[in-house]
Amino acid sequence: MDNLAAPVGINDSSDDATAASPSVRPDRPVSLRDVAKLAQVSVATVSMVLNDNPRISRATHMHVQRIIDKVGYRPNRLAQSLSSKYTQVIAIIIPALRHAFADAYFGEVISGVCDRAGKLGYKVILEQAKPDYIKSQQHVEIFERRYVDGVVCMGVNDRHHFLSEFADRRYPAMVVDNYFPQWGLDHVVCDYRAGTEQAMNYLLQLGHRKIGLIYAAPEIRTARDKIEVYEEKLRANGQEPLATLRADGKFTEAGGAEAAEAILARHPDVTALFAANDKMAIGALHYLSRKRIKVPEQISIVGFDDMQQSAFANPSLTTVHLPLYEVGQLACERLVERIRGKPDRVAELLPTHLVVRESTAMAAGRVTA
Amino acid sequence: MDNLAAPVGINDSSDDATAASPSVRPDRPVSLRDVAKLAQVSVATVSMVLNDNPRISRATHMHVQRIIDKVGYRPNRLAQSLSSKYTQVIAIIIPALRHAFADAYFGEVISGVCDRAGKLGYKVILEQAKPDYIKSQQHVEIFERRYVDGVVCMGVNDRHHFLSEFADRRYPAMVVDNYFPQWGLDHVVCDYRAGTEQAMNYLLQLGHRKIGLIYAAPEIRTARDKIEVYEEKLRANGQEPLATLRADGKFTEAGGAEAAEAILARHPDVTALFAANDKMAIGALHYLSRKRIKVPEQISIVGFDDMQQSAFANPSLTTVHLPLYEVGQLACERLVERIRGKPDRVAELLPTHLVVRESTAMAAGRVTA
DNA sequence: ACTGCGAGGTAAACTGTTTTAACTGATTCG
DNA sequence: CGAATCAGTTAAAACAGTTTACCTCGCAGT
Repeated sequence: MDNLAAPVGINDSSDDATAASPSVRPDRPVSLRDVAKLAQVSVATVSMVLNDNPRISRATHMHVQRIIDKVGYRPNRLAQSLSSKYTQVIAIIIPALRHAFADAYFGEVISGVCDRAGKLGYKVILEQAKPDYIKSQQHVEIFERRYVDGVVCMGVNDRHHFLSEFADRRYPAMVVDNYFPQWGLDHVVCDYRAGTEQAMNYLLQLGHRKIGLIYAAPEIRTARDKIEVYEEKLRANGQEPLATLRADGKFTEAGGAEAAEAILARHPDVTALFAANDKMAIGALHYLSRKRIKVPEQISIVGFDDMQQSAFANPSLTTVHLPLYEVGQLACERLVERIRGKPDRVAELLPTHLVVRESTAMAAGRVTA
Repeated sequence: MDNLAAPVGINDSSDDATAASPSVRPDRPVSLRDVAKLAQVSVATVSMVLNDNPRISRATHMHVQRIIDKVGYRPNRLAQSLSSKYTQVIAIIIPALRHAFADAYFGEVISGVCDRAGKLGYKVILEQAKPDYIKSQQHVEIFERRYVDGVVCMGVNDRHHFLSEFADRRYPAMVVDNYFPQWGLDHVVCDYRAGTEQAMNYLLQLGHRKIGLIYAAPEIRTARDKIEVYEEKLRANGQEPLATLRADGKFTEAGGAEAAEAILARHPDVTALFAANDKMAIGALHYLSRKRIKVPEQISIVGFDDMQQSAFANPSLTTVHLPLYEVGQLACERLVERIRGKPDRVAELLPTHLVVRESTAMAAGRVTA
């Protein structure tokens, strides 16, 4: 057997009678120094072998590598990061919504980020940006204290003023599904304008003219985009986008139900409702079904996001599909590029598409224009 | 050589004259050594101030603290961890289900873990245990390379053999919502047996006897618990738990729909369906509604988990509430205790309760027993 | 005056890497 | 034949903290 297997004879002096008893020594993990000693080379050589430095000869490389494999050496990443200045970790910053991760929307994006990060050799830490997290400047602290090399910011809105601190590009940051013209932050977003157009065009095509809007979170730039395009589309079809035709659904099922109720109370003659996300659409669906209003026969509903469960709503939901997983992947990829020195600004726009299901039909008592 | 923006140049004139080193350093962040120099004490002293070591006098402590605040010093965590042996990071390991984080179930638990971890001063990294992640022993590597001090394992089943490597308790690990008698791993779980009893008792009380079961993932111990209790309850009420009365719904909406179809095809006379999670229950609901079978008039449905959207299903779903957020919190807390040296085995059981909504009613053509 | 002691502080060793400048031989060139 | 080049390796200096063993007072006890 290999009596070399006692890798960490911490002092050479220690080789008493027991030649190779791997479990006798104080169980300190094997270090670069131990490997160097065993391989009879310097620590610098071992380090270079590890990093595939071409200055090391083929022969030495193989010799050292064999020892490394034999003793199962694993470089201590803390030490590596300490001297290399790179932590190989990125953070995902999520706002402090109660139970944030339970949201399928964030889940998709996170999945994308994690998958890509793993492939690029990065670990991902999760940060919830509660008010006192921001107040204590944690989002900067994770950089200063070398927790991370970069951050992906999700679910942020105009009131999240802390983002301005990333405007100077001193710390790599990537915003997902929102953008900030005033600070010029790097971002990766779905094409919400195009998505809204797809939904509205479809409804208009079906003959709907009186279309209610269940919006939410106008403090999010991309959410405002939806509202704006909705208005543009109505106007282009000779309809005034009345304020009474819309209500805030707060991105929740309950909010969506209330918004539907409010809109219908003011305009019993709407033939379609467009919700800015699927959760609200499902809430609206729920409300209508209680009121025995038939969807889509009496009212059509279109959602936004294409969550998994939307296909199983009752009736299944027509909605705009968002490539959230891909957004996550791309955000991560671009972030890592920036960390590695690429200076370009990032402003990616990913395409959406309409998914037609059962919640939409021709406008009642009308023919297609 | 740029003498602009020397790290400590931020401070006011007074110190500059005295101790501010003439050494014009580049824009390196301020280190313990810089603080020591400015405060005219040794680095050891500053370190001890940082760690509230009682050997430091009140006066010195305050003096040093002032300098620290003034220059905005932030200890480098990599260096701290390197010498202290603790990384203050834990990992959440999630199986490789496609788009895992998009699942509200995991989301809830993750939320709980993150919140508690933050309070305890720990960061959380996210790891997806894909097959090659396990094959390359990444789950051990994150310990050996000092990425983390401990792990929380979620969504694991009997086939996840890698868990056996945590059986020796060399590395702190906590299993969530599953348990492994063979390896005696620490775990925090919901009381699935009691939860199932609550659901079954309720159905039986409503007069149901022919109850179909939409189960899933029998390779998960806690999922088998549900099946077992279902059988026990039927038997206790004089019913043979026929194999044809149940079908695997794979924890998905689509699977739930198919399972409902299969059970009804074999037993058109079932009066209730019990689904092992809400997603499958919603899938079943969807199937029944397509078939124009009225819920709860003709068939009652009970779910499990109490996901947010279950309240907005159509009809809203009677289900067993699981304290997933609390499970996450507790798992994190116990894990940190173990990291900090508490040797006790952990085996926590958290209570569930039934949430009655609209998807259940008295069994058709029967009176309560 | 002399020892003993403890409080408060410091120098130096230590954590485990990367990196740089310097050092060998051996080969090639003038 | 001596100098220049070069490939391969090494010692030592970072990196930024923690920890330990030792030092230096001031003061109480004898």
